[in-house]
Amino acid sequence: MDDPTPEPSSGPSRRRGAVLEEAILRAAVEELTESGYAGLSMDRVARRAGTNKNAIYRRWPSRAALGVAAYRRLAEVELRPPDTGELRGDVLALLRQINCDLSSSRSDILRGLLAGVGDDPELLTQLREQINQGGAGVWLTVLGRAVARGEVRPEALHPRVATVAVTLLRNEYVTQGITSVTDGVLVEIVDEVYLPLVRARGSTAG
Amino acid sequence: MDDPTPEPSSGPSRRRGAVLEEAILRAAVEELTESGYAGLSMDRVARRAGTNKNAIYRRWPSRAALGVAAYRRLAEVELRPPDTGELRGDVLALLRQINCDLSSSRSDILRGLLAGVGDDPELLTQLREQINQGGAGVWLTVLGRAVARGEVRPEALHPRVATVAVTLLRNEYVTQGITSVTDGVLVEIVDEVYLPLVRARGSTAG
DNA sequence: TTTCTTAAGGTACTCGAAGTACCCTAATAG
DNA sequence: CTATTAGGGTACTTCGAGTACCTTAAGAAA
Repeated sequence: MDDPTPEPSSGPSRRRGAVLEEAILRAAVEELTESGYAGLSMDRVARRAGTNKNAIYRRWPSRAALGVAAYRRLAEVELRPPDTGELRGDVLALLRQINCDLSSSRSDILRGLLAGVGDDPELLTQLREQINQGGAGVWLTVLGRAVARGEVRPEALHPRVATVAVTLLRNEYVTQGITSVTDGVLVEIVDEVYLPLVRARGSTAG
Repeated sequence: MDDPTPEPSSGPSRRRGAVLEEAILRAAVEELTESGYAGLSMDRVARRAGTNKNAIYRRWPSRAALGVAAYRRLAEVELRPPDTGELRGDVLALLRQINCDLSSSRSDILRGLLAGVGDDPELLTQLREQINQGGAGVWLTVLGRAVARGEVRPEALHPRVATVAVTLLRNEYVTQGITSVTDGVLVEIVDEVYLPLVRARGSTAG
């Protein structure tokens, strides 16, 4: 209750450098997942890490900076492009993977951070990178294979087109909240928007 | 500097009810536009309105509630569907209108609010309504006319399809920030995504 | 006009959290 | 073995949200 995880009977062993940094970051990640960014207090993180605020401020200049660092650690997810042999399967697989990822209350944390970061351009950039989830790369890969199979028109191999599906999914979280993003929504995004878009042939007339 | 706008020499005239409420809300809107949600302090709003915190708390239960109320006042924009006789013109006109609206630092305020609202479902709902900008209605109107002209396949008359353009625009603000949303981006959204999507014919094959 | 009720003004408070200062002490480099 | 570095402890300042309480004006009713 009072003793998070210090060395119990080793006397006054004192962590330094990378070890302590790790402990702080882990504590911050835990606080972030439990209480969100609003509940991320420097004192609590310090206590949880078995240290004090000084050690934190020696590494991160502000609460926002610590928050972003912790979030990046928290959101480290590798997005491997699936290969089901068919575009629809690939896209759905990717969307489900990302949706799973977004549902875990991480979107709340992200919302909090986006605001808390305020006008710090450095932190804002770091966060935007996280939001992009690996960028267009994965989508272009999947789409490229579909083009090779003749499933998709070649002009669809364009970052803005390729990422439309995940963009719509992200939008659901912003405008509707977590509750409404069921698997049915994913299917709808794929069947009503994404597939018609990338398959669209002809009618380039203005 | 010290005297926002009280009656100067009318003696102790004291505003009440709706008049005072208006004054507070106006002050809050001003603070919000000048300093964003982060800088919206109850004391400052009170001073600016020429009153004190009590009068505010008697009307709104929290800073977040006041912030949302002020934002709603700030974001009251009527979105009339244009009618240029051609879908591309209509869509671009709408996007430009909305973009104009979003650029004005309102997106920063909104970011702040979305976080500040925290877990209050009531306030969150109010904000989401604002984000939706009149919902799919305007888009369905514009698209409906295009369907009537034979420009667009009838199945595109679907909320999720109809609003794709504004969704992508919104996404730009989240992932890239204000700087990158030039008119070229709007054109790209329309020509690379929206028009191909709503025109797409055939290829409903699985 | 007088009185009563309601709501505004003024002020001072508590509480929590960010960020800072300072001194003491353990770890490690030389 | 000593000097330097960095962590530990703690107390502090500052700021803002939200609350309490009393005084006083506005407006309605008698």
